[in-house]
Amino acid sequence: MTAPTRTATARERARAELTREIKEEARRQLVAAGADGLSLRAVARELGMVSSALYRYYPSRDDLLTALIIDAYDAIGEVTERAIAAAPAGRPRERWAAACHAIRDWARAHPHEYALIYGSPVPGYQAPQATIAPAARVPVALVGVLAQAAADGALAPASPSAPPLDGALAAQAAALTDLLGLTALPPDALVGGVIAWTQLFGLLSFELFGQLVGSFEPADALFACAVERMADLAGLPG
Amino acid sequence: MTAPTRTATARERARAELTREIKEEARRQLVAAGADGLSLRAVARELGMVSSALYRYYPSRDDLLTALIIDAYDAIGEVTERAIAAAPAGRPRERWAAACHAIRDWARAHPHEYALIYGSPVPGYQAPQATIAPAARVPVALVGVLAQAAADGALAPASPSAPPLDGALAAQAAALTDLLGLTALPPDALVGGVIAWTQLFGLLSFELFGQLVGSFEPADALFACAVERMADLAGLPG
DNA sequence: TGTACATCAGTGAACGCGCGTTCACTGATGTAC
DNA sequence: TGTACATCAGTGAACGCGCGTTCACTGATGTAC
Repeated sequence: MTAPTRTATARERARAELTREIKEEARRQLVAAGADGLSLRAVARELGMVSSALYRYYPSRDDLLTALIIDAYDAIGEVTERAIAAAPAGRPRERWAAACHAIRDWARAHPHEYALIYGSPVPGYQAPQATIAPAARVPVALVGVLAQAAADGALAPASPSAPPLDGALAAQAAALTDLLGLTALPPDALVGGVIAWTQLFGLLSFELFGQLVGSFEPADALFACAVERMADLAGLPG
Repeated sequence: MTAPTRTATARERARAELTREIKEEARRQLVAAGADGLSLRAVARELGMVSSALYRYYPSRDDLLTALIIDAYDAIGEVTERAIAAAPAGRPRERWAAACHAIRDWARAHPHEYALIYGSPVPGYQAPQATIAPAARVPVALVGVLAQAAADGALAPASPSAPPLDGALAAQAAALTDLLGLTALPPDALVGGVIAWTQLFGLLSFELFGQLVGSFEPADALFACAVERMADLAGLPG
């Protein structure tokens, strides 16, 4: 910060690398014991350091946990954004489906990181402000697909038989479209997208947390079917 | 078991009561520390016993956890069944909505028990067979509403524009309707119900685990709206 | 280029804590004659 | 009804373990003159 143009010293490079390695080892340990079981001493042991040395890199266990949480949100957010960008712009339904499948693929490949961010909150851990923006990437990307479709005139209008939005809900939706600058997106379409978003993660959590064992496992077919129904629900034309 | 008609001795009554009290105290401690933090020693302390005494009642910590899990599944299952039974039989959509709202009410009143059963799995804990039946009560009750509607001819037929079910999915659905004896329920209606079930808990988990903070919190209006959309999705006529 | 000093990474010992589970035991409750 | 014995609940000490965090320290890396 004090001299941003200067090339990094050996010490600075070593510090950056170890900071990353600690995080990676911690991520590996999530698999074995979950967020609650993440132990600074175990991380240090695995890295061949003494546990107190970690305090040069992370001021406390919670800060390390926060770094993992932010990374996980960023990873799933990036995967989502990429999937959307890779699908044809003029076909919002395909973009939607691509995003959903990319999210599922990431979640199945990283179930413990998924549980870290979408599972039960870690008791005693208070998520700091810094997690909010990364956490928003997925839903923002998803409703972005709807907003683009709306701007292109490719979004199905609200069913005339559907009742108008409840007042409180309309206000929340309007506040959110304002905040995100999605002026083209009607409030009821946003609500449809948000409900589809909760649907997506509900199914994913059930799959990963074992609620479908013995009924719809493997869940590939159920997921594919749900993605289509979600697209309908969100107003994306077939 | 050996003499079921005989009236319980004082020792037996004391045992039954303490077994219950231990469970209740453990339930109370879930609030403070979550499933991972549940400590036999803390439970014993609170009950004025020595920790080794608990082993007369539960063979291990995991068994106590299992008892809590079963109780939680049974509680939310019973609440669901009651809500359905209390709503008019001829109005499946009302029954559905009543069940959803009862589930939400229970979850909001017992967030830690909710997290215990629908949150991330406790690392190292393997749910025994005995949890399966209680876990099934909610989904069975929900699809029961659909099955009754189907038997009454009150279920919307599958949209003609909707593609037929994928083969694997149809097989899973048929196996499940067989298993549950719901012969009147078409496979695609079951799938719709299951997807609605995942939707319901997805929204609930997001609400309880803090994903809606800053956007759709309080979530009452969003939830009510989602319940209606789920009923549509499940084929229940308005 | 060489030296004196400041910065920082990593060490090792310690503090104070909590945990699940086992085991030999005491003393009360229940049972069979 | 009374006694002898078996069952069982609860005790207290112990085993062996792990944890997050602090602190005074050594020795290496970097900086300024």
